[in-house]
Amino acid sequence: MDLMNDTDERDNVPKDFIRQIISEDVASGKHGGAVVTRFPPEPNGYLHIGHAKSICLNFGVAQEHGGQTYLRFDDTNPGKEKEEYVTAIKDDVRWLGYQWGDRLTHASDYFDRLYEAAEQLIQMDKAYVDSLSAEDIREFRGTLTTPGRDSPFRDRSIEDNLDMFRRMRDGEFTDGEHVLRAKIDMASPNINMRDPTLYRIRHIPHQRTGDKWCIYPMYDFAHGLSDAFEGITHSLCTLEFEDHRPLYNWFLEQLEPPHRPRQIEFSRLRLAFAVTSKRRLNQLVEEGIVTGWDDPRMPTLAGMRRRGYPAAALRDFCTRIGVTKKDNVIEMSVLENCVREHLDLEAPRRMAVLRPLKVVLTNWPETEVEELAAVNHPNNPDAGTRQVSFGREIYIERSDFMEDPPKKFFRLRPGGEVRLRFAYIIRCNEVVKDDDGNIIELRCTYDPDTRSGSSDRKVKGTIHWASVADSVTAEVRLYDRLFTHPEPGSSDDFLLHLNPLSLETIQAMVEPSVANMSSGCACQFERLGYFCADSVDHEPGKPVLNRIVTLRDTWAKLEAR
RNA sequence: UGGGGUGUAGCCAAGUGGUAAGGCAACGGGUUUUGAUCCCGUCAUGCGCAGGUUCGAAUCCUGCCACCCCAGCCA
Repeated sequence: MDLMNDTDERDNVPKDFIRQIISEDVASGKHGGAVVTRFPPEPNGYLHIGHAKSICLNFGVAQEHGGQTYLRFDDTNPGKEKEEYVTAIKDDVRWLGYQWGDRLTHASDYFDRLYEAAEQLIQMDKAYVDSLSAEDIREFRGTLTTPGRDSPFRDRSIEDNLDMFRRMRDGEFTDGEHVLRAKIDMASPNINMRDPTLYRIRHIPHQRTGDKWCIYPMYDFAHGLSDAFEGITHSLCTLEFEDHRPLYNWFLEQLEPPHRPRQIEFSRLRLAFAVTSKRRLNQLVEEGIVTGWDDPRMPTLAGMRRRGYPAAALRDFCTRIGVTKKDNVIEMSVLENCVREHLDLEAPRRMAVLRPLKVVLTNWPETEVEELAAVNHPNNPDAGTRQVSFGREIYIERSDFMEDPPKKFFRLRPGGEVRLRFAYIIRCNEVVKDDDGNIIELRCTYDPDTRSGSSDRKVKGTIHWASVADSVTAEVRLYDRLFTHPEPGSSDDFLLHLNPLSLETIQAMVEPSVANMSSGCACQFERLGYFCADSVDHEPGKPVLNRIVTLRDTWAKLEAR
């Protein structure tokens, strides 16, 4: 459930340099004051946290000016792209909270127009068919420090070029035999301007256009023109395209389309210790190391959704990290703080015992059961209350009892007292062990005068519990962190360096009401952290839960000192 | 050694000539029937470095240094 008010969200966005440029453009009446942006993923994988930044920026900035945003699939390279990814990407963008309305497009929608534009360039003697091999083209391109050389095919006549290009289109040649290149400047210090390739031959059916085409446009040629066709005013992309901007503008200058979009670059998001390379993510899926792109350990949006991260938390994260041109590595704690903050506000509280230790209340009548009122949220009365059954036998967390505790342990110990959340203060009188010396049961007494809400008596610790008679067994998967590698930036051989998979499945005792949690819905188990019902393998009455964010484990920190 | 970018705290990030916002992290304290939440406090005589201009510089000038991106018929 997303309770975030979009208007409030919009008002709190800081003015980054892109928003400043756009505000100025709007104020000066450029583009008639319109703001039209686009989010242009290539459908060759699932969206990850890095894409969220671009989505929030593009959709956010348009929203702020009453503008519009296109969701455009950059599908100019058939063979690498799949419809499965298109569907997944749409789901993710929608889930993040953005709407593209009828502005769902594909670069392939423009193949005809792009082809026309290419012929136009040929007519203008600004493009030519090159018959050099790929290796020779690389050779002729020169290096970073030495200029390139003109291809021997650079001076083909316009007629020959037109003829050759049409024959390329008509399938007369094999892959790689020829390419169409722009005629710019082989000596340019900017390598992107050294006669970049516009079209290559690929006898591969396209996922949308089938076998209509066997030549496909390159990114640089397709992208700026697609932007122009759609009336994009601000084309926001990442820093590595900065060198491409002169080329982006060159196409617009030559072809003079009615709209002149402006490309603005910003730095991509890097999340410390998170794998975001599509190649790497794909490898994890392909090799079966994770169950899929939406595995909760994956840093994909689908994975985060399954972990129970609220979409509003991700949007908040994206505005908190800002938009600049500086290389950056965002610490995981920023994301986790966003998630915790949003979850804390709205996640209902429930009790659960992950590793049960039985407690028998020796002074509680054998068959008596008491219904206790438990608030669903400690800071929000509107969340209401629920009933939990309390009886003679309960489970507590194993880690909430220590036979020989250190000084500042203020949970249960032999002879010590602790409050059971929503119930009574109990005292531990006896520790029962098996033949091997393992603690298997605690025998305690409760203080009848200390029922929750009816007593002022204070004890140091409050622990959660589950009734033996009235709890449900749940399968709980503990995922503590996103799938990571040890050093930010070191992506090579990461499979070898990978941290141990933080996945553990245990049987836990939970309140019966947890069984009714709908998948994707998060709750907080008192003192244990936030959990979410998994969207897969989920059967009502038999909950499967992911642990999504742990609370700060203060006890562990104290212990470490 | 070509071209394009970027340097403000551990990590982000405002600041646009008037004396370094904010968030995360960390640390200290208070409230608390979740060791959660919440609240309060501490945390850059300093803005990559060195000079210069100015009454005054993170902001302007000069020189240097460091890091990132580019030689796909990928995007």
